[in-house]
Amino acid sequence: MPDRSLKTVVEQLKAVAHPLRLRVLGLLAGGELCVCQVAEVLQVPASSVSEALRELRRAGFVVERKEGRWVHVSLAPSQTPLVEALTLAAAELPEVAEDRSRVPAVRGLGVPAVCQKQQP
Amino acid sequence: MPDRSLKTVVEQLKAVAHPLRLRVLGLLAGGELCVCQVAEVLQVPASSVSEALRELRRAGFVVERKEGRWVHVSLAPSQTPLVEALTLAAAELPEVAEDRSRVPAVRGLGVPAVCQKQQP
DNA sequence: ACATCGTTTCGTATTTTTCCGAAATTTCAA
DNA sequence: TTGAAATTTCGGAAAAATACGAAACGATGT
Repeated sequence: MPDRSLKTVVEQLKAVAHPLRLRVLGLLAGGELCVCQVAEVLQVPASSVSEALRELRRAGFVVERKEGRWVHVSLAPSQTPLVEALTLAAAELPEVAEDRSRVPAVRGLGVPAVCQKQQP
Repeated sequence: MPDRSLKTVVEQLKAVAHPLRLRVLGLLAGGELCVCQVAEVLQVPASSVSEALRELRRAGFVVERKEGRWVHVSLAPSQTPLVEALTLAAAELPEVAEDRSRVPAVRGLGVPAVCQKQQP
């Protein structure tokens, strides 16, 4: 049973009341991605993405799946209506559509290729 | 046309990612109240309520209606789906149900009586 | 074992938020 | 016009959030 107390809901809202974290959430609505892919698509330092994901995970929006040295993140399944609404709103942001348009290219390259071009 | 850009949505989420502001929002889902009634029901200093309402107004959640020296606040009509979902989630908080149970008594007294017992 | 790559944690300077009493403001009423 | 009541604004100290490079960590391949 998901917690819906004031404290919990405020934590969820705080997690998402942040430009980068909201963009990450919207991006993941398009499907699972590896952390390095998120950093590449968003053009943001990996440590910032990692911290954003930590908060989203704490609040229960996303889950991770480790595979070797990669960490794949995706939306946590079956959420409360509020979380669903937040995720949907994030996915519909114009800025996220913009971000999302860069995903196919990044996916096409494959994870290793993407991550190796991180630091030029 | 309501703005749905990243910046705006983040402002809306920040406005509501706060215990007192979320409680106020949920309380107003039960109908219009005067500022002094909100302060009385929530047992919180009037200046805190005023500041909470300022943020909620900035973000477009509530509107005010001045009547003499009283200010009545209520939910802004016809919102974006996200705002609707946030308001609904606030209204369904257990803590807000608790708050709401104190409304009839306060309403019964009438605005002047309520506000005059603010500072004993 | 070593170097490397993806990721997380840490350090931390900077900014933002929070909270509430005091003071200011506005409105009504005597 | 004076006083009182409802609300807002102000002050400012304390707590929290932000951002990102540097360092640490863990897994892989040679």
